[in-house]
Amino acid sequence: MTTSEKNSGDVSLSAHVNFIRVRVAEDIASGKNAGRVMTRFPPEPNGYLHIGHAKSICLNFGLSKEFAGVTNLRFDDTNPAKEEVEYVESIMRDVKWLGFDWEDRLYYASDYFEKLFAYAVELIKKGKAYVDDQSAEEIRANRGTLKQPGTNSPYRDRSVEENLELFARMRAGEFPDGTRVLRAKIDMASPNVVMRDPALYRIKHVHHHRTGDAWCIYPMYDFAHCLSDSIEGVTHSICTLEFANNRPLYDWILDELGVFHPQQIEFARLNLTHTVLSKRKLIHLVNEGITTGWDDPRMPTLSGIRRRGFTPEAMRDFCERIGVARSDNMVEYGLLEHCLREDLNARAPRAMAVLRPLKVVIENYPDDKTDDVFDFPWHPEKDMGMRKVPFSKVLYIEQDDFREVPPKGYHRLYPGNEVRLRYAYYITCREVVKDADGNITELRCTYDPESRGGGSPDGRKIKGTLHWVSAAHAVDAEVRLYDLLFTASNPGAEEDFTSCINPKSLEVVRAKLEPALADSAPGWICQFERLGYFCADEKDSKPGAPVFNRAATLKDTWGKIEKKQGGK
RNA sequence: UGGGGUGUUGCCAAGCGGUAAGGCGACGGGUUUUGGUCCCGUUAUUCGAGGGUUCGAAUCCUUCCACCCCAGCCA
Repeated sequence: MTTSEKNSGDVSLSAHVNFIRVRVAEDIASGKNAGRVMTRFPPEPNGYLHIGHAKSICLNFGLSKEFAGVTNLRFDDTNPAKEEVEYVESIMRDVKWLGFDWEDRLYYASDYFEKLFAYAVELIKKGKAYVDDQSAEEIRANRGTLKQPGTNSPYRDRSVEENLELFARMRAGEFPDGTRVLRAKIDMASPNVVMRDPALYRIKHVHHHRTGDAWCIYPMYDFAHCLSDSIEGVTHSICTLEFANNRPLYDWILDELGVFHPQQIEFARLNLTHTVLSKRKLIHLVNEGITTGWDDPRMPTLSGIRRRGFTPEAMRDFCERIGVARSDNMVEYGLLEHCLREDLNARAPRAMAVLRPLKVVIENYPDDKTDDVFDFPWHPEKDMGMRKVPFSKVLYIEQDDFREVPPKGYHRLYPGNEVRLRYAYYITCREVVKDADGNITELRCTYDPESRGGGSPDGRKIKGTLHWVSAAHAVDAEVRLYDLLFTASNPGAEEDFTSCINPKSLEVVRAKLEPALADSAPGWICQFERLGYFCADEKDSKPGAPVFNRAATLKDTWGKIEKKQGGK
């Protein structure tokens, strides 16, 4: 076996290796949890899922799939002030869209409120938790600083009985918000501030989207999360790095209660260039009307990229390729685009659309000929059937495909040059027609009848191939050309992230489509040949009145060359 | 010396004492009825920096530097 053979055998495997998979594999090998693997995806229903969540979803569901385990979907709904059913619905929709199934394992932290309360009582009885009457301000002041220890609360040594009574009265609704809190009794001098008697329960007379008004005290994340994991029997509790500081508390609660102890493992969250992934910033984009909503195709939300035309396959591939590690990262948007192109190149039907039409009249083509209809394949390699594409005397081509004065290396249409209309005929530009202001209004061309189908008997080489649409048969459509939302690669690092909004993140054009596209179903994705991948807008596109969104352009080698030449 | 974490090519990322995988990107070439796709080749004498151990170090020790997270009754 040669080295290359050896390597190629390892490639797919090594590309997928990450420290979490290794750890889970080790746990299975050592017999931990009797070889059982259970992960969970635990979003708080307080916003829409974005690409960063996709990384976590793919990681958790991918792990259980790989190791014959299961993954739960659990809503971490412990703060009713921020949560809404609208979000739980969108989250379920997005996880499903990504291609994952939690089957019957849909849970809510709020399902456990009664159990959680009982655990808190148990902690109190063990002398490990107490009710603190200090105000939030006092508690903050007594927590100390990062370098100085905190000081004990004057209520820290209340009797178990008094704590029990007070905690019961908190639950009974006897106290207003903010007047008391249940705290873990750990160590006010801990170098880890998370461990300085963290709050476990707070009073919130707020309606909960699931439990209604049954509760007026709600558990904090640190108390609810570890116990929810434990109750469900989660074996590997995977979260992002910023929770590493909370792990000692996660472990402390579970150990004090002596319950099943899942292992928390942290990984670095995803950062993507040219976008923002913080909930606060995304909300700002929506609320300020910078984008049209959570599902604006420029948003990095899953609902946004779905509407843009991204596929779940591309998203999963992306999540696989970026890897999982603990170092801060900033993944280039180009990788995401690459994953989309790779998926769509293989699967998307092809069609012709002219974004910026330039009229072409074929002088030697019969005026009245209307039965010149081609059968073109929907895909050049895959058998996806055929579609009818009519040809006629007056056509549209892309304005960019004609130059009166061709730059060096240009092999599209220019006076005297012959090009191929894709799959149809060769045409030669004979004359340029302009209006009074000197704007080009139409091109007079001739065609070679012998070249029907896009080839010629003499086998002469034609360098340029253009897409085209018959004017008489063209379907008018709105096409939205999306580009990066931000010009800066790391907008989050700017003083004001909205200062680098890309003014050209959206350009709307009136395009001419080939007739087969007239009744495109909303959500349908295809390649407009030579231009990019486009998706019929799921909200605004209607059969007969299509609206397309550009998901991504095709790679544009000529554009790059031209740019280097200093051209436009 | 608050505590926790991380530093491998432009961007991700393997590697875990035996002499720097892979992907994206970039660059060059071939094929091509999408200047797309595909194919081929090039792209880290070096692993944050210095010192040490060793026949041998990205991997071990040590000092230093840089960056990220933590002082919500948010998650």
